Amino acid sequence: MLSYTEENYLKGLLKITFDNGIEEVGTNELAIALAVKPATANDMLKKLKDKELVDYEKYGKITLTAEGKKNAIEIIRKHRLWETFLYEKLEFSWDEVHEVAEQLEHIHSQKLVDKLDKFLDYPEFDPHGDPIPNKNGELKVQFKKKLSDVTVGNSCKMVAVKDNSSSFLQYVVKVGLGINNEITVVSKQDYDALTVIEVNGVQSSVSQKFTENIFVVCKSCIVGKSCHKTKCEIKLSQGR
Amino acid sequence: MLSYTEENYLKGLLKITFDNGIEEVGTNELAIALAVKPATANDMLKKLKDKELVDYEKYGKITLTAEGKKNAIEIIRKHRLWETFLYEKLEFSWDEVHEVAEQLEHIHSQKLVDKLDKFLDYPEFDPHGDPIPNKNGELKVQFKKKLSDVTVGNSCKMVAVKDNSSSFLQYVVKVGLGINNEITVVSKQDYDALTVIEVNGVQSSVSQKFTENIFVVCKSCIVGKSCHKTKCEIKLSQGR
DNA sequence: TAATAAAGTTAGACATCTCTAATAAATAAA
DNA sequence: TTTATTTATTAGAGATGTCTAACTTTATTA
Repeated sequence: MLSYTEENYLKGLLKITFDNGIEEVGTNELAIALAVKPATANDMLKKLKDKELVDYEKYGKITLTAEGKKNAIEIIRKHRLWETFLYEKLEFSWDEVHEVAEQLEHIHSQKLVDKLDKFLDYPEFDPHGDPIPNKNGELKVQFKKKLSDVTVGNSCKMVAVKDNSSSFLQYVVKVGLGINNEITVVSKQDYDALTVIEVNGVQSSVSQKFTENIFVVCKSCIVGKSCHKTKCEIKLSQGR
Repeated sequence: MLSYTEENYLKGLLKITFDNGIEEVGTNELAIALAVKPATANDMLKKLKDKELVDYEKYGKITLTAEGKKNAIEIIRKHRLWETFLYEKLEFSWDEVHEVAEQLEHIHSQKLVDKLDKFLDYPEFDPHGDPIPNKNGELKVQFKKKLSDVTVGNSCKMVAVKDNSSSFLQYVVKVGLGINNEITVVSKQDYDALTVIEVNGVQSSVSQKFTENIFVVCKSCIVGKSCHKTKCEIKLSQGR
């Protein structure tokens, strides 16, 4: 049985590989993601290596073993199912679900996860647009790109967010945005990438930091073709 | 913020006072309830005293302070709400809910508790017949006595169980019993209190250990009068 | 009331997870 | 390629919650 902390390390590792698109993770990178010191992460790494949950050599990069990845996916599955439950059944708002799901994801009961999944009618995406792994660990992969990669004059549909902090999500709501909303990029400053977007007829100015945390798709992306400036990415979305 | 372990000690203390009908608890008694050694309980007691959650002097008895009791009731509230959720919404069976609720009761989120309470339509009793404290910590007190105190020839209604172990609850189901079922005491051996009960026309022999773990009421008890051998107890039911 | 039993406490130890401070290796830059 | 910077590791320590073994106090009973 994995401890609360071990589970968080495995989840953190998988999140980073989702974000980076590559399997290899560094110690500092992991420490930052978990808000601990590198020394602490290093200690835990030794422990996870002993348990054969990660592959790792001194001064080398970290990768999850098959067993470690299986565990990490299960935690992400639980997290996203709970987020969906809180949002759909308990009427939590979009920006409140993450924090509570961080706790609920560590409840140990296979039966609970399966029953919850059934109760929610086997959802494929959570309230933030991220795919929910099914019982076998498989998830729907979605073509997507960052809003910051959409060129001026083009429109797209928001499908997910990268940042799940309450402050960011509240900002997103304030701009009138939500999952499945259409966004048009009206203009963009060359100097600082300050962007004017239009949502439901309302225009707002948003920073580059903002546009880099919104994931979107364009029609052409859905069939796998390139759209606008860069092709929509095919990698898995980040965990959370 | 209380730790997982601190919460369990407070809950354990309140459970014992519910069971015994008196506020004072001993170190050994508490240790047994929490499945730790007396030395361990003793260490924790010092900590809880420092935090002013219990009143306690060396070699003396332990009592919860108002603050300690408030916390303990909140944990029991969460436990029983989660049991109700698992039973009513996720279709867990009677004997499966306790173990998972032991974990869920430690999730910290006032909003979650309140929303869950609303989602379940403010239930007053959990699947085992125990009262669920409301948001203000108040709970419905129910007159009740042990099945072992019902004399031969009398009938009563099952309202709760004292033991929540899976093995006991499965046994209860096997005998055809459940909350609100009517039970008739057909006969009882003087020597070992082996009792024959009738439920829905089916007779079963059950031991004294069994009859001491079933709580019942008789009509006369509901209006506060004595029934059969002993008066139904007015104390709060045990936590779990 | 003196001996015995039960209940409660203390000291010392261990596992887990964390930290700071110092050190070592790998990478980037001049 | 030598220096500087970033990244990673080790050593030592603290907090939490647990244990065993030895001891003390309180309660029981003969």
